[in-house]
Parts: sequence; C-alpha cells; structure tokens
Amino acid sequence: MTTTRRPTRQQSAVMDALGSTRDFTSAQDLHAQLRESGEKVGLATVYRTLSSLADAGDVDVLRTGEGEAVYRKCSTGHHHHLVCRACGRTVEVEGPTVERWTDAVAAEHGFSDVAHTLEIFGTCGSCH
Amino acid sequence: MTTTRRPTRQQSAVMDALGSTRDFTSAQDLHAQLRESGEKVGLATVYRTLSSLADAGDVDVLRTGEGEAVYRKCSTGHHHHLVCRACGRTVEVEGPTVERWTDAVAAEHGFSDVAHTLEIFGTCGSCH
DNA sequence: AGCGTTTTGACAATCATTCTCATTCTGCTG
DNA sequence: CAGCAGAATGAGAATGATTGTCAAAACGCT
Ligand SMILES: [Zn+2]
Ligand SMILES: [Zn+2]
Ligand SMILES: [Zn+2]
Ligand SMILES: [Zn+2]
Repeated sequence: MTTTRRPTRQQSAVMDALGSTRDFTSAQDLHAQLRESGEKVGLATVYRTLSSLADAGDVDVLRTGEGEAVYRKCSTGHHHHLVCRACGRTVEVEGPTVERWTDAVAAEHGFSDVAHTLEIFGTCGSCH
Repeated sequence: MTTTRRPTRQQSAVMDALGSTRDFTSAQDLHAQLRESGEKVGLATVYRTLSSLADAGDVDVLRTGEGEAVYRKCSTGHHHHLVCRACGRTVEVEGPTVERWTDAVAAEHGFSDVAHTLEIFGTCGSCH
C-alpha cells in the first residue's frame, strides 16, 4: 500500500508556497495565495497535497482554536512549537525534558505505543 | 461582559450527561445521548452550554484528529491527559516538570503571557 | 505516438458549529 | 398572584472547512 507519488507542477507550487512563509498557514489561505501569484491550483488539490505531506511527515500540522488545520514546513525530526498569538511568529523548540516526562508518565500508567502533542502559545517580544 | 448565568433544566441535563462518562465526548454525541435518555434539549443549547462550561474552565476541551471538539468533566486545576487510543480511557496527569520546561523555553525566547496544550496518546494496559 | 495509471479541478455533498429570531422561561416586584 | 425585562431555548437556516465525485488532463514508459 505504498503511496506511489508522481511529481506535478501543482504539488511543487503548494510546497513552494509553504516554504515561502515561516508561519502556520491554512489550506484556504495557501490556495488564495497561489491564485494571487498566478499559479492555477484547485482547492481540492491543495488539500490533497497537504494531507500527503503531513502523512509523510514533511510538514507539521496543528489546529487553531477554531479547529482549522494549519500547516508549516518544518525541520525534520520531532519538535514542538512556540507560537506568538499576535503575529504568528513560530519558533521550533525541542528538548529531552518533555520527551522523558511524557514517556515516564505513560509507562507509569501502563500505556504503550505512546505519542504526544505539545504547543506553547504566548506573545513574543516584538508584539508585547 | 460577565456571562450572567441562569440555571435551567437543559443546562443541568448537559452537565449530568457529561458527568456520567469519564471519556471525552463530542457535542453531537452528548445530544444524541440526551435524546435517548428522554431529555429534550436542543442541539444549539448543548453547544452553548458546553462553550460556557469550557470558557468557565469547568470542563476540558480538546480536538480529535479530525478537528471535532470533545469535552470532559475534569478535576479543577491545570492538568493534562493521557488518553487510550483504543478504548478512550483517560487519565489526568500533572507535574511541575513540564510546566517549568514550557515556562523556561518561552522565557528564553522572550515570550510572555504563556499558555500551552499537551496531550499524551497511547494504548492502555487492558487494550494492549 | 499510444496506453494504462495517476492527478487534477469544478462542483456537489458532508458535517460540525454558529446564527436567527420568535417563543418560552426565570427571577423579581408590587 | 399578575406583570415585566432580560435570559435561555430550539427549529431551522446559514456558514465554512473539508471531503467525495468523476470526467478530463497529465505522466511515465514503451
Ligand atoms: Zn514544526
Ligand atoms: Zn515531544
Ligand atoms: Zn482534564
Ligand atoms: Zn501544563
């Protein structure tokens, strides 16, 4: 069931658009940006491409408070995000502390096959 | 803008329904349960009540992978959740380790007014 | 160029959530 | 108890993101 992937103009357009910003962006917004910049890409294709990328782990996804999915091209490897509520500026953070803590807590309660989600929100220096 | 609250039959029905399960439940599911148990409560009211409770911090909210909001009556105070993917069993967890870590990371990057979300998912012992 | 497969896109269909607003409660007041 | 102003309710419409449909277009390969 290996997802055979064939490269297309539309897919690279979406990836380029994603790469052009450091903020988390929604599928709708990406689609709007693409239209403005002249790229003709269908909305459904934007969704499909983002889903694939997310499944492959090539982009990070998280949900806004309203439940909308937002995407961001990130460095590889497990990490978390420190996001500014005001301007959206995002800093990737990582560290063994949380990883160890979550693993310990899960083990302590007999849970296996553990994963976790963690996001930190705040107001960055510039926006304060 | 203090949300003046007036107690009603519908609201307590929703709260009772929430209290009758230890798992995270969606507004839609709660509404269905209420109908089955004979309680006549409008869907809009279920949503309104849950929103109020969530805003007041009387229930915890989180989003499923599909973006649906799910609610749970929890103990008071800041804590996190260890949720079983298979059966939904939820354990509340807390500890100063993560709190300190997130605060430190945020401070290190000049962020203020910090908050965070953290959920741990896994397979509990019974479901393994 | 020809062919089987994959991808695309316009549009319809879902589905959770919110909005509207007329009607029904609730807590007082006299 | 009757009356009132404000709050809450509910049925249904409206919204908005996401997904499904399916014929047409694009690919990779021979
Ligand atoms: Zn990331
Ligand atoms: Zn982590
Ligand atoms: Zn909780
Ligand atoms: Zn915490």
